[in-house]
Amino acid sequence: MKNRLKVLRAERNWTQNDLAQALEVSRQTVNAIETGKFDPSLPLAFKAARLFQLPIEDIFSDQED
Amino acid sequence: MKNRLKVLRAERNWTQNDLAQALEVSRQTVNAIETGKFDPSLPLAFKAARLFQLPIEDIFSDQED
DNA sequence: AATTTATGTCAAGCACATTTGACATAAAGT
DNA sequence: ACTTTATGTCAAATGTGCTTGACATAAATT
Repeated sequence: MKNRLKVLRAERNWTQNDLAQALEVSRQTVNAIETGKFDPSLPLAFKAARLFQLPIEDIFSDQED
Repeated sequence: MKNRLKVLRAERNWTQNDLAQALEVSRQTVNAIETGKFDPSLPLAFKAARLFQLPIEDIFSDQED
């Protein structure tokens, strides 16, 4: 599962910690998702989609990286 | 998390078992998701989206039912 | 040069997604 | 009436999402 979180953060000049707080998860969770350690749950993906006002498919993509 | 799996199945006259095989998960998993026992993983949501050729948001919605 | 900030990573633990195998029930088919 | 099919549900096991706390390192700040 690839994702554009790092880019979306960079566009907003947000740290992993900023994003973690916005998503109400831990910094380690954001880091683990960004670095491909695991996939977010569907509810967390929805939360990110709402936050960035993008479809889930525009943030996450189903292919390996 | 609400979802339209039951309707999408019905439109195609598919059983839970049919859907489970198409998604490569167990029948119990499909049943549990349909009956709201738990949310699918993000990869499984992507698989359903691909199967039905719909955006994830058109199959699952982030509100409780 | 010393301190703070951002990122990456590890380990232990809890919660939840998914499995298999089983059983119950209602509806449909024979 | 009997059998099969579809659905719902349970229990135990396994894997993964997510937590906190901790430590390391590199970059930025002072």
